[in-house]
Amino acid sequence: MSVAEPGRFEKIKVPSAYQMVAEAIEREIMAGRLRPGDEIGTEAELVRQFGVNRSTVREGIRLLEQAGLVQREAGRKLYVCLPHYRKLSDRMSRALVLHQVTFRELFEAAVILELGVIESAVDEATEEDLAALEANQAMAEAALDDPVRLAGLDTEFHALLAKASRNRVLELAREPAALLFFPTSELICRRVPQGAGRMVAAHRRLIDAVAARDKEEARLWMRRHVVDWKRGFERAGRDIDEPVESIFERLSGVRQYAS
Amino acid sequence: MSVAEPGRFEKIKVPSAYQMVAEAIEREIMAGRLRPGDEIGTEAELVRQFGVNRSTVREGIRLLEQAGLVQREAGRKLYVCLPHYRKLSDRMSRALVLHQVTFRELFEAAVILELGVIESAVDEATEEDLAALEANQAMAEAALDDPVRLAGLDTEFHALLAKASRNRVLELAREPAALLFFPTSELICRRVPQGAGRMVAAHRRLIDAVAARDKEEARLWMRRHVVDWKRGFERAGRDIDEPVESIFERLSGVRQYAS
DNA sequence: ATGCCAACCTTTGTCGGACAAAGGGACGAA
DNA sequence: TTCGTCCCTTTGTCCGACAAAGGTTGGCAT
Repeated sequence: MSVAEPGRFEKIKVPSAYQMVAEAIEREIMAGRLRPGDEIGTEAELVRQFGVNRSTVREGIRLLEQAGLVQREAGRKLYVCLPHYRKLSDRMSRALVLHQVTFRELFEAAVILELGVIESAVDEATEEDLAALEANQAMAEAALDDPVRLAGLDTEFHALLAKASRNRVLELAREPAALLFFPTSELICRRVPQGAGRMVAAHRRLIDAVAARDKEEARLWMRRHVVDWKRGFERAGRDIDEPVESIFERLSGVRQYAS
Repeated sequence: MSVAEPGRFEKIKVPSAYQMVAEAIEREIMAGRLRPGDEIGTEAELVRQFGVNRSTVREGIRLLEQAGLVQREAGRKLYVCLPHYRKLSDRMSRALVLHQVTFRELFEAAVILELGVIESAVDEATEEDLAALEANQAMAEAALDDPVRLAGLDTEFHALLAKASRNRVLELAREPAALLFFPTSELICRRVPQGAGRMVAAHRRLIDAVAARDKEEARLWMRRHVVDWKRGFERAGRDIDEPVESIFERLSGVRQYAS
């Protein structure tokens, strides 16, 4: 059988009933006729409307559930919801791991994305954003000898910056890489003595630069901060060209708390 | 009922059987014990192993199917597969639409992401990449008066560039925005007389710059190219601060061909 | 009348079984 | 060898059923 025969015709696909159920509901949502927060009917109701069996309806609902388009209130009513970034980013991160991307790819993408973020953040950050960053910084300074907590705070720091950029496209674009990238600072803080101090110092400069609306200073320190990660990573004895799978075991543990 | 009571304990959640089935299989995949291409057993086999009903197994499989972790060969055997970027990006794009991101967010993210892409592409592009870009360019030059086709080729052009960057993290990060951003060039080509010509001309310069490994030139023309989109968009009478939902109706049509 | 409790009803999650359709393999005929 | 046919397996769908948990309602005590 030819897997990808370059022929005249596209491969024909017959959608099954449960897929059509899911697609029908999805269309309603995407077209705005079902809005986030609206209830979708009970299963019995959907059975009546679609004229298929409940099992079929349920399989369709599972697709939407995994897509993050619908949610159940504690085993109860089914209603439409906005797919949450975190869940989507999670999936993306997993895909990156499965595709065996290297830390080098992660690093180079982080340089680009975080520089973009900081630039927007300098323009757009509000007082609330700065307050949140300061709170994060205070906690980090109090946790200099706790690599696990520090890595979590580092991840959060950059997520807060992304939020401060007021650009949700950028925020979403950076998140999958960030979920794999920043948690590795745990490793660095653990293995490189001055790692934690350098990290917190860089964060301090970044907050100050954002507060002062100084774009050049912000770019400078963000670049230093990310490049510092690379040096720390190598000094911790890791090869930047290795795939990220190894880190993932711990991440999956972390993720369980988050979900 | 307190929806988000800030208490001592996390909300307890009892995973249902079908979720546990999905998670069990997902763990096998993420841990590498099931590799892409491997077959998962038949439903009957999973029923035996998990000790649950077939309906339950099937609902679990639907979750994995939607996550892109497993696939069915034309209604037949179930096997593990690498989640395809396109499908994930699709979901992300949908989420962006539902969150009503604006064209401005899209535009600003595109500047950052495409500049990052072109920079890596200049360093990393192979002869094959350049050949693919040239082929795209040839088709575009032959379709100057076909906005729909031209928009598709524009989208593909930038996807090829992203591939040429040899950075899959970056490639994945830019795709969701790209799927919403570049198809709008159809609108521009249709409403702005010189739009198509300027687009193709910019692509020409970009290919040449990549071939010449001239990073400055490449950055220059990419910036012009994206800023040109903005001018065209405004000249076509659209407001850059409007949310992207409107464009999505057509996109969902396009997407059906691609999937 | 008001507040509380118990008996209902509804809905989901799970189970068991059933059958048509389609893929795949074995087997025999040309 | 090649081809068609029959049979087995597997999936997609359907039907019916039941326990558990949330919600509702009506009655009862105050």
